[in-house]
Amino acid sequence: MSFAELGLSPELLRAVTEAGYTEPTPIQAQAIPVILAGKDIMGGAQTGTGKTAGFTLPLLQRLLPYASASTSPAKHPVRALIIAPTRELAVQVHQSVVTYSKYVPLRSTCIYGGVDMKAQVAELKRGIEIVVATPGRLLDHVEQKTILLQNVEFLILDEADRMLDMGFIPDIRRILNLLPAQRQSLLFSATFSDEIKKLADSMLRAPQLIEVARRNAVSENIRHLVHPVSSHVKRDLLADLLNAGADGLGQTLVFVNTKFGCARLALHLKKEGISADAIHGDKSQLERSAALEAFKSGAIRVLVATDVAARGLDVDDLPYVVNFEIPGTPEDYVHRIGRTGRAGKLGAAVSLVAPEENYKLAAIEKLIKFKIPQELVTGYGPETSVDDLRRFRNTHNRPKRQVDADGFDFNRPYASADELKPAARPQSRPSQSSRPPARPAAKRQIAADGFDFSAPYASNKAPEAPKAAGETPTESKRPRTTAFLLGGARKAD
DNA sequence: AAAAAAC
Repeated sequence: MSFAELGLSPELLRAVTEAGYTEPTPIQAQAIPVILAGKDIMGGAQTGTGKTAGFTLPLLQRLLPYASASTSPAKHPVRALIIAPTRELAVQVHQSVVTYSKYVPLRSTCIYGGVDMKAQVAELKRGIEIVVATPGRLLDHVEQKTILLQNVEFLILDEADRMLDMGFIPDIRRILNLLPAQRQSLLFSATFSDEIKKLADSMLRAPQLIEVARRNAVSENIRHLVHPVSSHVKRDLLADLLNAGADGLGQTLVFVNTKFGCARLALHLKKEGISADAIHGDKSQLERSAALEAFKSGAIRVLVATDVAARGLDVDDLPYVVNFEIPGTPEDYVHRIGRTGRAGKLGAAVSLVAPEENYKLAAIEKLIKFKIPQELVTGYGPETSVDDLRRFRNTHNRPKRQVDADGFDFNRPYASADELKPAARPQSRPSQSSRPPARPAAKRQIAADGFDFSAPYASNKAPEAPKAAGETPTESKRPRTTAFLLGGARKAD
């Protein structure tokens, strides 16, 4: 299957080729013909599957027949409206539109809040066929009469479940009321709750359901790991993992649950000498854009983020996502870690789990339908206090990762992404009673890619039943940082 | 529970 076979025009194919793509992804192969046929779509796809190009390309193709090279603004009414839940996402979708519309006479712009309206008004005055927008600012323009939606032929709602969460539905309904009934509508959502279905019913006509992966499925290219750690020493553990050089984490997106915690953690990491910045909704749009750009370009290694960055954001080949705090809903876990392991690349999702967060971890494992392997990092444990850590640091040098006595090579790279797949569904956690008291080296099964799924958890207690306070945490005899997740193929900067 | 989104 090639893009040409999907019936895209030469101008679009040229842009696709220049962007470096040859074959459509499964969702693209499924969605593009349906959209070209003029049907409404209710689409579900796991993150990083090429969904954006999957609707951008056929949208451009559908707009082409009446595209006008005229410079008269009157010849360029708004014909397509794409709505996204965050400003950064809107910018990203717009970049995709710009990329693929390079050789066709269609104009596009992106409108969102937090920035001056004047430039957006001037853009809209030029005459723009494709508008990518966040809901609030779009309605602002509607009220100012700087945008007319009466000629809209195509409506696309991206990350619709996110819009539900964020209480956008009244805004969305207002926007829907401004659009012609005669139009093609596409709705994309990672989850299909009853509420989403209700929205879909009112917005779509005889929609075709396109679902590429199991609902709430996580990419098989992502390695998951949990470090049980007390909340008191989490930030030290994170700094250690980030500072471990080639043994530690490389470019990393760190998620926290609050805006305040986000700013505070970024500041702490900077004090530890780590190039980091924060992105959250209380920052100015200028700061948000600057932080994201710096992270995408590699100018900074670590971006600490709230869930503003949890969905849809595409950082090219991002190797690591860390959950510094466990998100309140298990769906958010799926979205957060979906920032890595995209476009066929490998990624690792590392979660720092305090005992009081174990119930959230359990909910996540129930949703993703497998248990996440756990590793205790030497010196850190679910009951470790700041004093414990200080004592530990006074008596130990940070241990270096190395090949184990029994031949476990932490640095061995994966032979291929395929090798990862059977291993991506780890064995269930051994029960407390059957857990051996010590590490049973003889019984260990080491995957071809060097990942040991049969290793017991480093803690002597089940994560659900943390140790009594004051007990010294059990040290893993196999201290290691998390670079092994990516087989040493990745290097810290 | 917090996050996001308009001024």
